[in-house]
Amino acid sequence: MTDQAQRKVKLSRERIVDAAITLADQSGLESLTIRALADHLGTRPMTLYHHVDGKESLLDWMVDRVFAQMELPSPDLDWIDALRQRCRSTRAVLVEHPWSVPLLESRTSPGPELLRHHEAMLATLDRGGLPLDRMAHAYAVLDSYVYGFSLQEANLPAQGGEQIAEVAHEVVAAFASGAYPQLARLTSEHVMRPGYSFGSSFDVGLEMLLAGISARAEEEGA
Amino acid sequence: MTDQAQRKVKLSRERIVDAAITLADQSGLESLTIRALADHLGTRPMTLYHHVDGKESLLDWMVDRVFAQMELPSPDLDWIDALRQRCRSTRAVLVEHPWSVPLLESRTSPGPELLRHHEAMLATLDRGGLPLDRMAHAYAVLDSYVYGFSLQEANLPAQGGEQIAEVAHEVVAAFASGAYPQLARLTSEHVMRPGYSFGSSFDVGLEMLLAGISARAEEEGA
DNA sequence: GACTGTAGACGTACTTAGTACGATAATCAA
DNA sequence: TTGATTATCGTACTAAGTACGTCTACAGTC
Repeated sequence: MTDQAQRKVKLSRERIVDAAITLADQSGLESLTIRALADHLGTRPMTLYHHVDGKESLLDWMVDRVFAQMELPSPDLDWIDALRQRCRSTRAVLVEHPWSVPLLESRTSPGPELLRHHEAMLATLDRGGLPLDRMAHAYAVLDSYVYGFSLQEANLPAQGGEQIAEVAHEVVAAFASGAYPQLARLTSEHVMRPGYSFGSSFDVGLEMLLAGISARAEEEGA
Repeated sequence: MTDQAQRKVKLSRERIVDAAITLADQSGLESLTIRALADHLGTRPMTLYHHVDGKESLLDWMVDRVFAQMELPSPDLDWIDALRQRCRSTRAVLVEHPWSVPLLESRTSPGPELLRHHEAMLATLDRGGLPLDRMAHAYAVLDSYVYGFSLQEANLPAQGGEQIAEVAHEVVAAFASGAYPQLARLTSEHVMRPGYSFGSSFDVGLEMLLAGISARAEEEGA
């Protein structure tokens, strides 16, 4: 017992999924291989197959773990505020795990955490008094926006301001031809400016959607 | 010349990209392999490498071809109408090529068609009188929504009404436990109804965003 | 304390997929 | 014709997922 406890902490599905997420965060999904994962855990590839069904299943678990990190809409807030808070939290989590966004929707089997989120979101929309059809619309619309924004944000050339300026510089040079005047203008006069942040657009769109959703709820109530 | 024209139509990058898109549309990205593509074209794998740099580059070309299929915002329409038309067209094209959505943003090198789209969109927003920062917001917000919606729509279990009802049925049964009352209600009383279509939510959200964008433009003009 | 069953760990090897390399065939210019 | 350029393709290497069977360590029984 002592011997084994010293060397390795005992493998488990949870530990494997955690390690996989760490690896994906660090070096991207494409470098998450079963062999690399085994190395990282100090074990051999085939050992992992005793805890996880296969790589596809591992990806499912990883996605579910990401959902677990998002805040559920709080029942204590006004329903619109609760929606805003959960959407912001969702985006924040997705951007921290950029690899997860394309996976979110392509996984066929919904995990328990995903179901909890759906349920909580629907309950919040219900609190706002939305009938079923508007509930469905509102949820589809909000999630589309949050996923889409995160998808774009997660794939920006670089997070650090330096590299982004570098890339932008190339783009500007390439556009000096004059074929893309608007792009050139936007890049040089806006994107390359010190304070620029793509993420700042998130709230803008979110408020538009929330305004639309609450306006429709009031119509209903009237 | 006659001999060769009979047997095979002469390989070209264009033909290869077209075939790749056809294959991906039919059986999904994961079954698009270099070997399968070569078979489909009646040639050998390595032949393709004389027209395409490698698989990654092939994916880039495929994405650019998808962009080429989308309508640009028409300069003849009112700017808001032009935005609406181009967003609808974008969604329609993306849903026809479900494999493309996760790729759109992950491709690092923007193709010529993508640049044309960006340029045309920015020009349209400029027509609306938006200053640079609002232009950037508006574009980011619209594209996020369109991509996100398409991402969700492209990954629905099935397009045909039959299979969707089948899946929904399982879900309802699984939720009979009572752990997910809202989900159960939404599924059984709304999603499973005959006329239901996820896609119908698209215009709802799009109008919210367009309303928000044009309202902000008017503020500016005032 | 020896015996045995079970679960976890792992070595080996098969399969699929991308693609480097070099040889061969086809096209075209001079 | 001839040389050069271009296209085609056969072979083989590498990376990655994973099936199969073995081995080890510990649990519980006699």
